[in-house]
Amino acid sequence: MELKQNIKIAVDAIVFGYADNKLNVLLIKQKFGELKNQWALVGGFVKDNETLIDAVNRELQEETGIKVNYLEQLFTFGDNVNRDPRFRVVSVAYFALVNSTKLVLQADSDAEDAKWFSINELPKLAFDHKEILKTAQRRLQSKLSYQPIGFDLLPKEFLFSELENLYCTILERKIDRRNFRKKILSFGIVEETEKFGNKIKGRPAKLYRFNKQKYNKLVKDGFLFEINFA
Amino acid sequence: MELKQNIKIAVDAIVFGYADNKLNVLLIKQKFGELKNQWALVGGFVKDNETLIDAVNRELQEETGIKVNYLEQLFTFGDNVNRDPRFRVVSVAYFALVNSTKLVLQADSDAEDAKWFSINELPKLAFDHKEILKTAQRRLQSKLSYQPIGFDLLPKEFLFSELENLYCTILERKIDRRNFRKKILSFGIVEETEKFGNKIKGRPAKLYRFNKQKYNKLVKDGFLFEINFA
DNA sequence: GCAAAAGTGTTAGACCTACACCCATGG
DNA sequence: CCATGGGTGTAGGTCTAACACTTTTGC
Repeated sequence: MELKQNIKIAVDAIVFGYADNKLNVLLIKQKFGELKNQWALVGGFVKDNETLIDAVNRELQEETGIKVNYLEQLFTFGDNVNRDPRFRVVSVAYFALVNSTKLVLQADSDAEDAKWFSINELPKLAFDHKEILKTAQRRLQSKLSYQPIGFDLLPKEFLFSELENLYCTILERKIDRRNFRKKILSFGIVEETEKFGNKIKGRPAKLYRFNKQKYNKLVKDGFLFEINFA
Repeated sequence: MELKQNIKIAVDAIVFGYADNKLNVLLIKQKFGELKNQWALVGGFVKDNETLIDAVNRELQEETGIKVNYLEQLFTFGDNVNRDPRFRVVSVAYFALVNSTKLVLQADSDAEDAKWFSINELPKLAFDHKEILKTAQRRLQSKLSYQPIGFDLLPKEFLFSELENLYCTILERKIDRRNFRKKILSFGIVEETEKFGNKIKGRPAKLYRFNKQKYNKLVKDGFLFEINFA
């Protein structure tokens, strides 16, 4: 069976960050090609001897120097045959979360610039990256309700109000503060620390920590994380 | 940017069927290649001007002549660089459901033979197809609880006991008959017909029908299908 | 003492779970 | 009349949803 196939495989990463009550996405400005100066998702072509995951991590490293907290395969975009004007590309998109948008971004060799954009103030994007981003946002919204991935968007120690705001912001709706806290604490996977956050106004707030070990142990015994509010 | 990439893209389909209280998978026996006579998932290489979905449908047509009820992208397997002994292949796996395993299978040009196998009595599979199948089975199990995909495995009109058995079989646990029926009927998306199934023993059982239009309408208003039993 | 955000309980209703008997038919 | 599978209701407990005031701090 002779096989003449001329399709290229790329990976793209949708990197979400959370800061100042906003959900942000990491984009890079392209340095080369017809699409020079357009904003795009982090990504690039897969090397012959490289796994898909390795390719994503390499691109993240090369283009932004960032280290993500959570990474999972999102979807493979390959139904638009003319997606890339240069040649046919099938792109395996990955979904990533990092804690704190404040980390230093280093625009490295392949990207002219790397920057965080609020999900509500996106620039024009290259290729079909807008569609990919929408898919990622929906995945984030749905996963937030049944997996403890919100913690991957926060620093190790966080205020309860930050967690609460994160849920409100990403799910785009209001949540009852008391019920939310009760539910989260009832799981026993979020622990109070001795420390306090440095807020300027109002009563000082305790810092909390997500206990991942405990979560994993509970999961083995059939525990299901679930947050659903009216 | 010169690009020398030598990776091929394939699609594979995991086709589930349900008959005689058993969950079945459609496999084909390979006609050519080093893996001749091994059983494998339906699948093949993507053509240059063909979308991924079109490629899956074409392979399904060519290899089995089957028409599926439900088709969605499952996962892209590309982290095992030596997956296929011939050359590096990245495979986009699709997840498909058909109603009634009794439909006629025609082993066509590319496959020596196409056959249904019970998920519990699988032969040795080619490549990493066993792993793909496991992933598909987990997806089926989890989707069954929050999307009405069980109906895609049944004929248009079905007995309540068939639906019930389908859930028990796929989820591999017992379900309370009364609670199950109550829950399903409470959604208002399954309707009683005037007809009766032709059972041999016992009291005649009414046939029911899934009303997809109604389901879609309800979903727009925020309805969530969910079946969770202890 | 006032503004700002943190922290905290209760109650009514909805939903889930567990459970067993009668019904309609064919042989 | 008996064997077989179909069809049905209720009560107790659990979980959810709705709701507002007090506390601690900085200014």
